Formats: sequence, structure tokens, C-alpha cells
Amino acid sequence: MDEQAEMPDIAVRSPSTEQEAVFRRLRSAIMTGNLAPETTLTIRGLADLMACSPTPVREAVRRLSTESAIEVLGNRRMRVPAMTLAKFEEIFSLRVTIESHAAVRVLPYVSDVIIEGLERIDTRMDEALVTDDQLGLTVLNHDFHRAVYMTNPHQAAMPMIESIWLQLGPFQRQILQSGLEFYVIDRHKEILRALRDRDPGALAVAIEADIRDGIYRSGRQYLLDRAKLSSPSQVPYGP
Amino acid sequence: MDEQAEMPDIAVRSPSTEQEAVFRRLRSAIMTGNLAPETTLTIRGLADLMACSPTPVREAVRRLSTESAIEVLGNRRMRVPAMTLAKFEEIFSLRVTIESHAAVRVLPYVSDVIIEGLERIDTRMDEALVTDDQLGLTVLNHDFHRAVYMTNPHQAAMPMIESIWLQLGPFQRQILQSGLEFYVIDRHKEILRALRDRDPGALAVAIEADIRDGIYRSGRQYLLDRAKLSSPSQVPYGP
DNA sequence: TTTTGTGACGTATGATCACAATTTGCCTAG
DNA sequence: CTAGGCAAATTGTGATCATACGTCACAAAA
Repeated sequence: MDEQAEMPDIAVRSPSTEQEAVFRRLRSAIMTGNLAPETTLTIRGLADLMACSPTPVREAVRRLSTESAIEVLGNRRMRVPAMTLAKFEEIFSLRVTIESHAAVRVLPYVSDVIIEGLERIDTRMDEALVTDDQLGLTVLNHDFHRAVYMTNPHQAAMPMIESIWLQLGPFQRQILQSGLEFYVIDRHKEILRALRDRDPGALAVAIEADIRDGIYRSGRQYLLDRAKLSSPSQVPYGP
Repeated sequence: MDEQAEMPDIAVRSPSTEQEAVFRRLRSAIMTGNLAPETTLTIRGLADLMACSPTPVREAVRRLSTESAIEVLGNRRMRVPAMTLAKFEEIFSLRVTIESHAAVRVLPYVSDVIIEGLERIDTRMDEALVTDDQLGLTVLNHDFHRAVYMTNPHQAAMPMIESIWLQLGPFQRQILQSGLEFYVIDRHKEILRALRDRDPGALAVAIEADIRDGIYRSGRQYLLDRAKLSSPSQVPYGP
């Protein structure tokens, strides 16, 4: 009867609610590695920290728990999940699979404007690289990949990709703190070339290389070392 | 208008929290197609329905919104998302990719006991097929696939796969209601054979066939028909 | 007849309260 | 000095209250 007038509300609604703000802050903190693995969280503590009542925090934390960004233990406690070697390998193989899939599906929508935007991000990454700005590098890398995948207007995999980034965030910090350097080899140029050429094969290869050359190598090394020297169940590290 | 089963999955175990129960019921209702697309939901309405205060409902609804199972509109309204042809294709190709990935990663952990358990589920599916029990068929199909993927103890893709099922649930009901029959061709036998043979190639093929022979065909047909009689040569979709 | 302003009503939201469960610290007994 | 248990503090959970915002209906003016 009246369902045809779809009325696309293009108006961008401000995420003005407190709960949304808390959610964003917490999520961003986890994804950029501001919270270490195995950090225990309390709703009241976070509420104090963010100067609001427990209610918005509670809901934000729940949302993050469904994304596997926060682990809710049976005994009513929650914490940032720990990382194991097996889980790490599993997550990275999944990441390669999903991101390659999302990337290839972008090709029909690639345009000069799109590529131009990506190049702009890549330029900023080069700047962050020379100033050794690790945080900026992480954020920009996410921005770059997100911009690629979101080029597909019907994109369905983005929430899952973000969920993976979220699960990797805390561990990334752990590696950095452990003193392990990881070399950032810029595969973005290859991604851009594959996009320009509309070459799905080359694109998948470039995406996989970019992911595997990132924290994957040093992360794997870190977990192997830890497994080796942890004959007694030792606390991984303490901030 | 919804709860017709007493949560068959989580029968007596874990009386846990009210919020968890509400979450499970809502989630199950959506996944099995008890809620039609574009159904608008109100927190208070659901609270009345489940005989509890708005608080647990609010949190459950938020969790579901992060899984794209419920769409939160800017104007403080929420509803079950609508389905479009483009979104449908996107979701299904993603589903094939992720489920194939998860299935292949199961092979190192396959054992006779595992296969036996899967055969048991498959037998029950055959029974549901002859009695034309659509709901049972849907639930058992999910159980089967879940059992396959969860064979990998370090499984990381399951939450994402469930999220996809969740997004497909409401639309599945829409197809059934429209009178379109969909033929269920039993590809589970082929999946089982590939598992027994530890054949990754055959397994991926079987998984893809199982998914594409399910509601995919009739769902696609339904959306094509709807698009045809809706607007002959208008702009396909808004952004 | 159409458009616009104003009011009432309903709803989400966040704070606060009361309660239950769990953890932590301390004290006592062995 | 260690193990066990009791008590207080801490924390999550659900209900309720106050408030802000959106929606709808009705009326008045163009």
C-alpha cells in the first residue's frame, strides 16, 4: 500500500547518544591497542573513567562482547581476551580469506576518484612511516583497507573485517611493548596497481601479502618464543 | 506472534541471566524467520511480550544491532532490515567464502566420532524432510553446519557465519510466505563423504553446492520478480 | 485546499536504587 | 607458616524514575 515510498533518509544522524560515544571510544581504544590482553574491565570503573552512569557502559560492553572484542567470563567478570598461537593463525587465515573476498568484489566499482582517495591515504601513511608514528600508522592502515572495501556500495563483509581488527588490536600492542620491531613493507602500492588494472588475481595476492607482511610475522614469532619459554605458566607480561 | 518453541537449543542448561535469555529468544526468532523483514520493533513492546523490564531487552537489541540483525534508524526507531537483490547476492557470496574456509580448516580434526554425530543430525533432517517440517529443517541445517565448523577447536569464523544466518533468517520467511517452494537437495551426504575422504577440494565444492541449492535460487527469483513488478526501468536502488 | 505552527502523547535514554552473587581480605585453627 | 572459613566490599543485574526528543494530530492562516 504505502511501502513503496522508501524515503531514503540521507540526513546523517549525529551519534549524539552517550552510549554510542562510549561504544566508539572503547572500540577505538581496543582496536588501536590501548587495552592490553587479559585486562579485566569493570562496568563501574569504565563509567567513572568516562564520567557517566553505568548504563551506557553496560550496553557498549555488551555490544563489544558480541564482536569478540571483550570476553565475558562465566563468573560475571569480563576482560580483554588473551591470544594464543592457534587462535592467531586461525584469525589471520580468516582475515586473508575475507579481505581478499571483499577486495575482489570491489573491482566493478573502482573509479579514478576512488583511487585518488586511496592514494591520499597512502601518502599520509608514508609520512607516518618516516616519523615512526605507530598509532597513526595503524589507524591509517585501517582507513586504507576500509576505504578499499567500502567502495563496494553493497558491502556486507565490513562488520566482520572490523571484528577481526578488533580481536587483533590488543595483541598488536603486546608485540610492540615486547620490543619486537616489525617491518612495514608497503604493499599498498601493489594493491593500488591491481585496482587500476582491474586485476582480481593480482589484487588478492597483494592483499594477502600486505596482511602477512604486517604484524603477522612478528606476532607469530612472539607467540612461538613465549610458548617456548613458558614451561611454568608465567604471566605473559605486565604493564 | 513468535515464541512457539521453548528454546530447543538451550533446554535446561544455564538458567543464566534474563538478558541472555531475551537475547537468545530474539536471536532465535530472527534466525528461524519468525520476524519478517521491515518489522518495526519497540523496546517496550518486546519487554511486555517477554514479561520483563525494558532493561534486558534494550541490551539484547543492541547486541543484535551490532550483528546487523536489527537495524537502528537514526530517529530512535529500529526494525528488521529489508532485503535487496544486491545485498542478497553479496551476502551469499560472502557466505560461500567464509563457510568453505571454515569447512576446509576442519579437516585436521575430523574423526569417526565427529562424522557419526553429523550423520545423526543428517538422519533427523531426512525425517524432517518427509514430514515437511520447515522450521525443524532450518534449525537442523544450522545445527549440521555448526557442528561441522565447530569441529575445529580454535574456530574463529563461527560468530561471523551465525551473523550471516541471522541476516538471512527474516528473508527466508518472506520467501516461504510468498508461496515459493524451494527444493532441498541433500548435499549433506556429499559433505560427509568429503569429510571422510579428507578431501578439501571436494569439501569446498559440496559446501558451495549445499548453500547455493538452498534458499539461494528461490530467494534470487523472488527478488528478481519483485524488482520487475515494482519499477520497470527506474533507478535500481538508493545508496 | 494546502501549508505551517502548536500541542499532546509515546518512546528511547540515562541515572539511580535495590538486590544477589562473587571476590577479597582477614582472622582463626591446625 | 599454611589452610580454611567467615565477613565486608565490590560488582553485575534488573527495575523504576525523570527527562529529552520525535511523531502525529489538529487547527489556524495563507
